[in-house]
Amino acid sequence: MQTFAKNAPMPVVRRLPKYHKYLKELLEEGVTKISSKNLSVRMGSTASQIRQDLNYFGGFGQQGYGYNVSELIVAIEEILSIHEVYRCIIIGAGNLGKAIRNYIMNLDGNAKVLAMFDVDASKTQEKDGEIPVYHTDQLKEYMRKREVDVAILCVPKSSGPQAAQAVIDGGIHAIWNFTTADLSVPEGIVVENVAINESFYVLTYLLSEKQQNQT
Amino acid sequence: MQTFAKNAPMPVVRRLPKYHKYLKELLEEGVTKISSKNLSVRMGSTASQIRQDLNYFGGFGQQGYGYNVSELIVAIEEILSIHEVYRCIIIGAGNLGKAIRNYIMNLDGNAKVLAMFDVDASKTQEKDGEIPVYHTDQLKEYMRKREVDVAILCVPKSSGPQAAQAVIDGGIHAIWNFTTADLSVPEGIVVENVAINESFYVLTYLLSEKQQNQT
DNA sequence: TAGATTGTTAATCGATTAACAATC
DNA sequence: TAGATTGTTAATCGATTAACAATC
Repeated sequence: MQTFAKNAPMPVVRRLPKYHKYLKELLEEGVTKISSKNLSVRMGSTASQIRQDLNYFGGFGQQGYGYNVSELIVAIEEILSIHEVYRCIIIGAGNLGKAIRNYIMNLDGNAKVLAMFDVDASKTQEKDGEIPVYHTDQLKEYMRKREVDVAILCVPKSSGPQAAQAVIDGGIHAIWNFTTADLSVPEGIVVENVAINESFYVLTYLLSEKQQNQT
Repeated sequence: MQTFAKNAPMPVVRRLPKYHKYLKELLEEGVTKISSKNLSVRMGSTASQIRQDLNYFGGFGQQGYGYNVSELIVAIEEILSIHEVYRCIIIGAGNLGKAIRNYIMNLDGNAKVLAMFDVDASKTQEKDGEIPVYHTDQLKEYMRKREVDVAILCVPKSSGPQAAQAVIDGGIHAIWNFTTADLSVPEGIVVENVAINESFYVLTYLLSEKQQNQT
């Protein structure tokens, strides 16, 4: 079984999904091979970085030829583990929770939302699409019965840490955190933060910087 | 008028909101002063980095004492331009659009959602909270009449570039992009991407890496 | 074979950390 | 004053870019 070079730098890992995306576009356009140079032009990066990045994981190209688009897609999907199906639950069935649920259901199917949980009992009434919404009280029991890989936190800021603790107690493997809370989790649990608020402040910073430059 | 050091490195800028957040927490706890050392312990960073970061923008501390919490908060809010009110429109009134609308309305009021737009005429019927939802056809006219700072793109992938073009034509200053599309915009327009899909692939990568390490 | 382009090593650049003189 | 802690310069570390031999 193939083992990937462990501990590739995170900046490299975070670029892989972008490579994947551009390669899929190329595939749709019917392009079968691409050189690091041409890909770099399309992506606005450097050929050197692309080659360097890919070689953390293996030699996927061929000298004098370039990269076979569909093969490289498969390779990246394997690295990112896109082919596996991850069982998810969403904590918080408000607009954000629903948005993420829809989003995931449109993802190529490598994530499956098993259930949603909410403290608001009224939300548990509506059978939301196909996905059942349970009261948070039932979370513990639910996680005892079913294997869950990823908990997606879509609760308000104040409930963040408490929701995290609940899924950790339930034996979760990974948390996709959409709250503004900084979660402290035990060793071995994967946390990926989507810090929407921070993103907005960066935007306002850039806006004000731009306005200053114009004056 | 004070001018900030231009072109602070983006890694530094992206850390500022986190400083802000932790300082606000300290303020709530009644802490009035903090040293870079103590703050670094709380945040899991280094004292050196904190001092280095802040000094891109000015000397906000005092030797032998540390930083005055509330003064530093004000300083960071000024740097990030958090005190200003930004007029936003949301393109796409689905769950994600609504989630972002709610989110912004809970933000300390430095952003104001003026209106939402959607191609689905049925969505324009519901008067959503206080925020009106218009048909996308009316966007051009709307932007002629009102000054808008930020367009928030919450449309499906395929409509991304087209929605971006519409707000660019309308004279937008900044785009907060929640679509997976890579937008190419003219010089001078600020774009901040929230790449949710990339974030999920990073999570699955980390999960699979973890599983391999356990074997 | 000649041309193209990779994989990989070496050079550069930028960001983080360490150290310490300045000073409250 | 003595102790603490900043602001800032210097040292280190890591990531990106450049270069080129290997090879398809």
